[in-house]
Amino acid sequence: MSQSDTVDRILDAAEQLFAERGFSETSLRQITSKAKVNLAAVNYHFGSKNALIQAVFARFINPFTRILRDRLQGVVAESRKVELEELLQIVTSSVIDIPARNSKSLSIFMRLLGLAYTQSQGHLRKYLEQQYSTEFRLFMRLLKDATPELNAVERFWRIQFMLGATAFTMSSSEALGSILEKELGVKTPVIGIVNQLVPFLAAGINAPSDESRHTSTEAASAG
Amino acid sequence: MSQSDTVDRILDAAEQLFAERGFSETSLRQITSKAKVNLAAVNYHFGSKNALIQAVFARFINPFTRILRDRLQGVVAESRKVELEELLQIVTSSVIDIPARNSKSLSIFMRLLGLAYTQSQGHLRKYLEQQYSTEFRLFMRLLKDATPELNAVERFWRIQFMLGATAFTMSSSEALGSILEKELGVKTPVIGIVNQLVPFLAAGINAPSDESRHTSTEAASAG
DNA sequence: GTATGTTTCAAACACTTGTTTGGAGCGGTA
DNA sequence: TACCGCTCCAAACAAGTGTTTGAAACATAC
Repeated sequence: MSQSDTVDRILDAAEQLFAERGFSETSLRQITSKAKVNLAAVNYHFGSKNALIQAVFARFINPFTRILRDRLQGVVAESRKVELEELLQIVTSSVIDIPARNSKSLSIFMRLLGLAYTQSQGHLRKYLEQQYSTEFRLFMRLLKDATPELNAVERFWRIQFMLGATAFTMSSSEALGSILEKELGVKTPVIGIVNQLVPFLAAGINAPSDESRHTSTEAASAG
Repeated sequence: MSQSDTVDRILDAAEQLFAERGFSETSLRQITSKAKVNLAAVNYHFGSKNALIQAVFARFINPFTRILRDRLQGVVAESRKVELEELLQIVTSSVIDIPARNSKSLSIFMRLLGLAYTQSQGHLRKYLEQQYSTEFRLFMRLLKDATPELNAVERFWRIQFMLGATAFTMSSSEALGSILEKELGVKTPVIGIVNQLVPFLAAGINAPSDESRHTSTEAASAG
């Protein structure tokens, strides 16, 4: 118990500092002093800084992927066509339903996910890919079924655009939120951002491509 | 001339390394050794590493903003309504029309822009904001006119989604492009990515919001 | 009690970081 | 020739990095 106490304190401090400054900008001394543990504790319990980064991710990605996998397999079991918006809703609701450790959990999760993509960090990308390839492939399969009118190249790029909009927004959601609040006096909770994101992404992915606009004019709607 | 030779060599090496690994992950020793100049040259000519980062940006953002400002003011002078897609086309064409120093200029430009947003780097964000606030405001005004059906909050977030999709995709366009080539055997030049991006963004920004879907059913199309 | 395995801790390690220093080399001016 | 401003360069600087060490403290078992 005293071990897991130290371990958890390190993980708590690390995930918070990583979310604030990024990985390479956060030193082990900053982490251990925030966690009020000895410097050597990180290497003792985790082995290395990189392993700590991965452990921080594993702690909240594991619950997420469990939820996501269950729900995706759920709709697969129903063997009916899954619309794009429903698919996106499944992903976002899975994020939202992650058991929260505290009030900031959600935004920290989002921010770290964004950093994972942008700051990468080779070792982390590899770790995430091989760790969660099953869920990723399943999602991709459903996404392909939900967008039959896209050819493979278009779909590839639009997925990247989607990931980009999500990762980027979430990686700076806190900063952006405070800008918005200062500018317009409105506060948007993380869930609110997500709810704005889904229709944007759905419309973008279903957008008519340059060629299809010549052949069809009515397929512009998302529904 | 011998001065600007050293200065340019540093800028060339720096922008390339920054684009490859990011700012804090690139050391001055890596830069100066690639540029084949003395380590102290950076601090002598630029003052500090942060100043070097800003100089790298200034070198290609200045031409870009000149082009963009001219074209935006051009459509303003015509005093007609500017559609969203035209506005996006102006921005992307301005990027493409930046005088290129070499074949990689465009992707390096994109990648650095992406890093500027995601790795930020406070000092750089401040620098860019105060340096190019005029063009940014002008673009925002036109964007507002082009999307009268959006309320301020929606518009704010959709702009972030747009920036995110762009910055993220472009910041890893090279890596993504090689993945696509390996997977599907298709090569997408940077211009091709941009052309895919515009309809995606336009559709996303013009997407029906959650509330408008209750009150209206025909406004779903992007046109 | 002693022995055992685990966890903590201060200190040091080897290394990299951005920046500064003081002298050298250069071209031009008086 | 002497002086000047500019540029270069090897070397050092102070501070920070992740990691390792070896002894201390602790808990648990015998």
